[in-house]
Amino acid sequence: MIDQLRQEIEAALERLGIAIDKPVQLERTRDLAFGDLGCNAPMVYAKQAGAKPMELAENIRQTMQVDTSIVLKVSAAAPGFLNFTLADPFLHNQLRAVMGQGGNYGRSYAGAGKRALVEFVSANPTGPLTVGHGRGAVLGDTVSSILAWNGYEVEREYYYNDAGRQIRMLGESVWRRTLQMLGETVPFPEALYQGDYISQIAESLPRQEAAEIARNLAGEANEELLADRKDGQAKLEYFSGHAKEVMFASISRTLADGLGIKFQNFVNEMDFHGSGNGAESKIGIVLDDLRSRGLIEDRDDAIWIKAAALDGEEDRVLVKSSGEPTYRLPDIAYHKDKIERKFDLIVDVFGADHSDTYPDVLAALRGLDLPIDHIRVLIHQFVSLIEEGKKVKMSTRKAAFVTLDELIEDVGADVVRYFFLSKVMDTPLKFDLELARKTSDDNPVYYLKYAHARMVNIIKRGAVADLGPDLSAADLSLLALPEERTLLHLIWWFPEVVRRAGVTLEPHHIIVALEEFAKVFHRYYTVARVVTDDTAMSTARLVLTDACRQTLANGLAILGIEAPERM
RNA sequence: GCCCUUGUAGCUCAGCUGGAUAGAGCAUCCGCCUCCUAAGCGGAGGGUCCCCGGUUCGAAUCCGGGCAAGGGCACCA
Repeated sequence: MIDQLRQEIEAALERLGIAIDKPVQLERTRDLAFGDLGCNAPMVYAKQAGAKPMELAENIRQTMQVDTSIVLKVSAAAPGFLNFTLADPFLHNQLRAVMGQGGNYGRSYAGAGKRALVEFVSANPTGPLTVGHGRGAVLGDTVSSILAWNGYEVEREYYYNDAGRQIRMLGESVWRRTLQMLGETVPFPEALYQGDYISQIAESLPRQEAAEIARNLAGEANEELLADRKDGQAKLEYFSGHAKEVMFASISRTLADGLGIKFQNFVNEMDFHGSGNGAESKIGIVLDDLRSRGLIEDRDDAIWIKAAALDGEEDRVLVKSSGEPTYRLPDIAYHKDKIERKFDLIVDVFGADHSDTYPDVLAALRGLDLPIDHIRVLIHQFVSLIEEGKKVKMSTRKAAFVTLDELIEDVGADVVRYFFLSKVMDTPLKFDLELARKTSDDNPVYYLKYAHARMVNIIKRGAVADLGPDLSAADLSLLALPEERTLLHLIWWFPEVVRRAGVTLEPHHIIVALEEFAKVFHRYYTVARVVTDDTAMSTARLVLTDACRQTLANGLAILGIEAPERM
């Protein structure tokens, strides 16, 4: 409908002899008193038209052919807006749409027939998920959900590093703890993972077997790390393999049980290394391809990518002099693989610590002549926990961090999701623990939840009086209060909120919209009584209330936040 | 030193890609339950949109230059 109106404005401009060089914008007005939609085209095109904005607005108004069943009124307003007031019967039809579509109201088809891949979390299985990972997890999941609501077929994907030094270090940590548990006195260097979870993994190993294998290696347990030796990989395999599995299961549990996040795909970095060390591996293919394009340089026994030639960045090492690839090479191979899987949209959700690495990967892909225009990289800033007005200190190495599990346990999944989603991802998030813990009106997530519970309660009250949101019996023209008009407007606008979020991939817009929605409803509640002796009025208002409930519930569903029946 | 992100009310943040009188929540102050849940509502005070230039009908928004904060600049991931 908005598109139709836009086209009609453009048609009117053309009839006035004006060439359209930038798309006409239609936005919600600042104030509903102006109308439901405003357009700044008269100001944008005034110069071209050789007229004052207000004159052009008036000319467009007279030239336009509007469908009066949709648009009741078109008006020109200073300094040069063209405002549109929607016809009540059209808005009433939106109520019918909500009631008819139910849990699907708000879906758009912008992405129909298209496939999207969203990669997020992708934390390595070397420790429990932290609060910082949580932000990426909730963002990625909700972006996926937004895309699904826009018609995309979405795959959520988790990529993790299950090779390399970090995993060997994990294995070495478990091995040394195992020896310590057996009563051996062995050093535990600072560089290793210090957390209690390492001991727990050690304890979860089959006792006899682990003891035997650990003791066989006991002679190697000095200050020099086995993980850094050529034979380290093979010797630590028993411990690192087990630890990796335990950690990965734990991470999956946190995401699925804690936050309700389910992935379709788990991709291992190992898959790109291949079994052999020859060119048949995926990273080997990438390396050969880059080399044949002259993008590779051998220097100091290492293999470098000439990033400087690609995007002006510094050259980077792809394969260390030890023969081991850096993370960049498998990353390039992984992204190449994603592209080859033919998605229409590829989204990467990364923490700020990756903000400097993805340009290299994209540059390499471009160097390989792969299409990258459909890749969207979403970078989110870090999370700091605030308690008693101060930052909670976190250090990963010393394991002095708050895990995501602990946070969810502390404040609940809905609060975690809400807090992570309510701010733009570009800004560092201060997570106020005391505020999050409150189950009172101070906590903004309850504002939304309470609005939903309140709507449900009203409908229940109606049922007691034998009244319901009966669309066929309702005379919707009775909905004449300003608050009712605003609610109709917001219900009508909701699909547009979803559609726009699908373009910007910014979940917080949905929260902002729902908060406005809840606010208007709460106010409505205080100015008007829904269930009264007036059967006709009650029925009309119950329809409105139920449509509000459905719209709010759908918004919360996108965010993955529960819409409670009562509180 | 270089790159990325950010700077809006006392605090935490929106501001719909350049428009209408810059908005919420919290905090402070004043009000509202004989009536569908007061986890709610109304009102008041509170602003150099970091600073200086530029672009134009018009800038919190775009550009340049400063200042400040966070993150990143490994043969770590």
